[in-house]
Amino acid sequence: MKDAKNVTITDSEWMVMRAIWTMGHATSRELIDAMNELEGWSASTTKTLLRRLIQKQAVAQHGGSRPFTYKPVVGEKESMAAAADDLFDHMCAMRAGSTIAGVIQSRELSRADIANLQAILAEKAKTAPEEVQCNCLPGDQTC
Amino acid sequence: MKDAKNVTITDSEWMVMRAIWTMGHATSRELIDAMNELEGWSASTTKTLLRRLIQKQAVAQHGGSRPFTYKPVVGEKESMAAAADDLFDHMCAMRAGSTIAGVIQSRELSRADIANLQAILAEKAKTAPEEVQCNCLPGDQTC
DNA sequence: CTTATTAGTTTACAACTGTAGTCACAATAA
DNA sequence: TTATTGTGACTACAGTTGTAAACTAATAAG
Repeated sequence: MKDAKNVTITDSEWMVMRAIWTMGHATSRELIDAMNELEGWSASTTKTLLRRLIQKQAVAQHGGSRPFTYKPVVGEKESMAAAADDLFDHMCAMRAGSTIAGVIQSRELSRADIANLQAILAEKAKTAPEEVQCNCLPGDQTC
Repeated sequence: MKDAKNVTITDSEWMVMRAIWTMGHATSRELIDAMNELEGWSASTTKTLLRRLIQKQAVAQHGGSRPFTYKPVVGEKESMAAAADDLFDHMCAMRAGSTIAGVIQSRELSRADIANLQAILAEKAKTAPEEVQCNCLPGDQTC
């Protein structure tokens, strides 16, 4: 999974990011407790993940003195968009439509979300091509 | 990334699956050539990936004699749906809507795809909740 | 000040991934 | 029947990921 800066964020790291994003900012203690409750991780595990996230510059350490505060460097929305794009990049372009359909069906969406999607689709319909080409192999073919 | 049988398919393996799905069935030679052209991989690499996919039962070996034929065991559509669901499971439920919106905007969709999505959304609108709850941390909060 | 506690840093280590070389055996050509 | 070659099996190996123990430095408590 890629984040907003196109760095790979692993699954476990993603869990930590979620917590940090939701809390806005947190001390390591808060994160350790949250991760322990959410995933049952030991303190060390959360510390390691936090260190790796700092290395990847997905999280930054703030405050000069000891109980440091950790804040996200990459945004949640952008990171999710990047991860989703990364996923769809690995799929056949022809299948994107039905995959999105599946996602929409299996997720809960608010009225506002739905209205928003409808607006986007209406706009997109104006310039939509009749067919989308398969891009799995070199040369044209239908997958 | 998870496949239709909820087995983890790695990025490289996914490339091979795409080729197999598109070809429908293929000999190792055909796959080796395709992968070499697509990704520049050596024959060994493709063989290894193929072996791992067989182990994971995502691909099966057919035909009793030597140039075997390889066929997908898991379907493309289902695997893509599983991978997409897997991704969205790692994200805050509140953000699914805007993430889907981003995907729709960045992908090419055919007229038929769009019509299909519109139909699904219209149906879903009937029972949509006003708000979707954040599910990032234990206890309610807004992320 | 000394001690206890908490927070941060180093080290560990097995499993999984990406990438590929080598070996062995079956099919084919000579 | 033997030599050749295409294909499948086994081995390799460094880097990444998940998970965590141990060690060290900074505070807080007494």
